[in-house]
Amino acid sequence: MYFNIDPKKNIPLYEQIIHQVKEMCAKGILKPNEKLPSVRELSSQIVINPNTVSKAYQELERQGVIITIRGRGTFISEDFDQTYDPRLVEKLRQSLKQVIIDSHYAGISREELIQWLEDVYNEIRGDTSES
Amino acid sequence: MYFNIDPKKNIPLYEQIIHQVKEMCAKGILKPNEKLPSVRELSSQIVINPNTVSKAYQELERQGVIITIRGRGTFISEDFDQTYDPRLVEKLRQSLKQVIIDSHYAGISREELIQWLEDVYNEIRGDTSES
Amino acid sequence: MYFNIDPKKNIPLYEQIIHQVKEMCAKGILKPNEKLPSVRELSSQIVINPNTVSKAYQELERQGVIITIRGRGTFISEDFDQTYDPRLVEKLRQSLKQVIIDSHYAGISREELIQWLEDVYNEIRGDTSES
Amino acid sequence: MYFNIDPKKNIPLYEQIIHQVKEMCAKGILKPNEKLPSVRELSSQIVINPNTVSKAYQELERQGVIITIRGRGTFISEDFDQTYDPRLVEKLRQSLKQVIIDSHYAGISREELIQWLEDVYNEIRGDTSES
DNA sequence: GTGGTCTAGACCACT
DNA sequence: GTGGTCTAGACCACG
Repeated sequence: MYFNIDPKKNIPLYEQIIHQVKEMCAKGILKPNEKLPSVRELSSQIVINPNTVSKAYQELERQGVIITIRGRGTFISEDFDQTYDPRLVEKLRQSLKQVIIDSHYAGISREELIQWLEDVYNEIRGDTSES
Repeated sequence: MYFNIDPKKNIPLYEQIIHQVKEMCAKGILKPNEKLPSVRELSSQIVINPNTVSKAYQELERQGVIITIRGRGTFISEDFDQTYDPRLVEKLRQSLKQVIIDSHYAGISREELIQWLEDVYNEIRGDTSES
Repeated sequence: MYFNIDPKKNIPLYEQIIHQVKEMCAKGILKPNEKLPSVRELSSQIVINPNTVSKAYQELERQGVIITIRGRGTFISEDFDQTYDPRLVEKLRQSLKQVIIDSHYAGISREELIQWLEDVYNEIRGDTSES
Repeated sequence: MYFNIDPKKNIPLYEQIIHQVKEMCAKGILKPNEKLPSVRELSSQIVINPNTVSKAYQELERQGVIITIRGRGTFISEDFDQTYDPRLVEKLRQSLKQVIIDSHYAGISREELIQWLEDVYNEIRGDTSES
């Protein structure tokens, strides 16, 4: 399990961690009940302040992606428990629209974008299969 | 030409303006060479600090979406001049991936997401009568 | 609007702030759209680190109690938007049960407890009336 | 006598034990002078660190709920000896207030809350046949 | 060992 | 001016 954190990006460090954990879960690289590195471990591994890792973990727990057990560490959740928050859905719709429009301006065709989308879903589905 | 700016959203005001101008251009609501309201006009119209509007216009000009002619005002550009910046493309790919993963967690299906994508493209294509 | 924060209590400082803001909202001491003190203001007022206040405000925003507008400050939300989270409801049920049992052991009668409950609701209702 | 301990909950394990013992006593499932399992028995039964069970028992003894007789084991106390500690009472009042306010925000009505309260008291009274 | 809280102080983006 | 992020370093509760 390797993290690729880049402090030079505009996106906050703790969000980069959140994104990568969610991505690894979706792709099946991280399985349910699997243990994540401890806050201190990860923070020294990616050379970052422990508080920043902690913040990422807390947000991930709030989203239901991971659970932390006192004194034992943090683990990938077993259940997703999607609550279908309408505000979140609308937010995602807007985000998608913006990506599409910006892609349009960047000269990326509709077909190319759909290909990207398929690529992502193939990665998600390919490894999540319960073999 | 109506702007729908919401200071309550997390996205910065100046970005909201940028997004909406680009969206209106893509949809054909704003045509090439069309005049945009002046900074002062727009800032009083949407009750916002003029500096914020100015910042949005500057960024739009930098992106080549609009051009400012001193003493005459700002106008929609005629040509896009897409330079296919590989860094931008990669950034967009990452953004799309993130939206997909977050949607996945929000319980939105692949089909639903593709439908959203089609919806956006239909709006873009339907109104840009310059084919 | 006065805060009564006690570092000697076991309950974390940021939670004390959360509780008091919610209480003041429920009682109508804080009205919708009212501005809260800025992070720096409040932190110096109650002699606490700004980060701690910030954490409280962020959690309050996450709960939908307040909203923060970039560069302008934080305000009481207009809408509650209760989503009736079943996990939260169960948690509250458990908390109530525990308070009751502990009260039972502390020699507090059922009638006394109901009286307390009524007292709280009277404060909530009395001032929330839309006069 | 079955314990239902969940390490995933935020509440510390030793407190969960305390709560459950007190609840079982209040409901009459555990009678005065009844013997509790030994620290080792209980810790292996619920798969937990013995120190955690020990800590729970110590706190229960401090509260006067159980008594330990060296060489014979731990037993439920006969008498409660409620000392009406004003600090504890105030603490419970605050806890109740907070549960009510949080319930208010969670969309739980006053009637519902009172119903929950009655439910708990019915369980407590129904089984304590020592009247 | 684990994570959670808090402080002090810095820098940045937005308005 | 506003809040948001990050660091460094401390202390505590839990298991």
